[in-house]
Amino acid sequence: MNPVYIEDLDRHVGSDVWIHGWLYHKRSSGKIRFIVVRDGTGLVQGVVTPEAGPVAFELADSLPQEASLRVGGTVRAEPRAPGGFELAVSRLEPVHVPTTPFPIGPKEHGTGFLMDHRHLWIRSRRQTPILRIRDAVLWAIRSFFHERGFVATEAPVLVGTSVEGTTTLFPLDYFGNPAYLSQSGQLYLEATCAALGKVYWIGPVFRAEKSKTRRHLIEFWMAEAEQAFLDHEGNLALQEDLVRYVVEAVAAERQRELAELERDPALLLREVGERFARITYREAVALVRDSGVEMEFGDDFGAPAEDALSRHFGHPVFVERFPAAIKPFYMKRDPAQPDLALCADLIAPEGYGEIIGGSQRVDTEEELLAQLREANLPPEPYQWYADLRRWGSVPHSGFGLGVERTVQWLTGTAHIRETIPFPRTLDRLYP
RNA sequence: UCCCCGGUAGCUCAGUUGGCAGAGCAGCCGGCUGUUAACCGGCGGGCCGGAGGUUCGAGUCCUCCCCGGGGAGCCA
Repeated sequence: MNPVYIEDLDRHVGSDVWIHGWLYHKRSSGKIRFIVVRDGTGLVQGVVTPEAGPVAFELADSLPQEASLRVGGTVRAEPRAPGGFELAVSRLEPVHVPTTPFPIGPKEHGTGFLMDHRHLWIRSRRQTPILRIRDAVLWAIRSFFHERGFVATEAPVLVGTSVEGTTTLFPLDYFGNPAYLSQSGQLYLEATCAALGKVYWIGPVFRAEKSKTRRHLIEFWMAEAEQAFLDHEGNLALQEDLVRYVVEAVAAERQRELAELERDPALLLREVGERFARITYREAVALVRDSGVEMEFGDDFGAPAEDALSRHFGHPVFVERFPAAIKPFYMKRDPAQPDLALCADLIAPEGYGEIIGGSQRVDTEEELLAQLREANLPPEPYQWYADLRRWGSVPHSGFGLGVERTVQWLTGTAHIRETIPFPRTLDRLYP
């Protein structure tokens, strides 16, 4: 008999079904025993009474946490059961019975302990909905771009040059030559967008920054897009459409998971319900200073400044036109004010920080070479990148969205390490 | 790299002016027919992160080191 998944139990009320899963938790009360089973799609309470037979009744008491099992019985609606449905168990078959106690109990644990057991922690009732929402975010990004005719393409992960700067690269040995793990696929997407028109990719990127905060990972996933003949204004519109699409998809498809995380989908929908705010860097600095956080024009936003911006608006806000001096070499200058870059960061609401960085790209070889010089970067490794400005250069723009930051916002998770199955952080490479 | 906090039972923690090493949970045994981190009774469980020092006596005070957590800078 094929098993039924717990998320589909509402369609099987009154039926006799099998569930294949793991024993999450159990409670015993003399002649009635409750087993909580998880199967990856959710949790369900099984009720075991002596009517299930002596073997099943005994197993309901003796099986330890995280025993794998097949359990059969009748589905019924039951208001006393968590989730509203329960299984009246008539059959219980162990698959594997652990002989040592599962390290992660139903009580509290410290972060260090949980991180040491991340491979087991992901089975817990707060972790599974976060990872399922992550899945929905990634799917929504893909379907958004697919619907708009973007071509999914790839950027290399092993690269010979830096995108963002040289201090934050992971060096490695490439058959005797220096190579690095990519910090961003952007430069390569600029090349493929000249071939395919509009492109995107979702992949891992690596920053060797000694960041030790709740919103940084050493290895994280970026969703990057690049479109030919797209200007700065069009770029912002595209980003706004993407973010709204993702939020609406998650709110619609992951209601149960959001509820398990006590995250209100109505709040998320309200946050993206109206047009995102747009302010210039200059306005943002003034706003930050008004809120009491010290900052000079020409500084990048620190965490307190970003928080102040984030909480000032009830929805995402674009901060446009940063001083070019604090932005990377590949951004096009604002023709009206050449000391500013045609760029924008998108700040998520509620203090979840920057989730997108994007810009119109420099599109003449002369400007590119000049800006490489200003950034003290050698032109040789960027020859191929300069070539894109030599043959059929077009105005083009793109952006990168931080997948984990987005998941963190949508799930309301305090620390970014819980938004990816195996986070890589400053002092942690295990498991 | 800098600042702050912590390391005591498998886990989460308490430990008084320096004076016999404690609790809850987990585990094991027993009880209970509607539990929701069930509850009730019982049992076992310790290199107090490491090294040195002060002291009659150190989990407790001092020095150094190791490890973890939180935050800053930088960024998505």
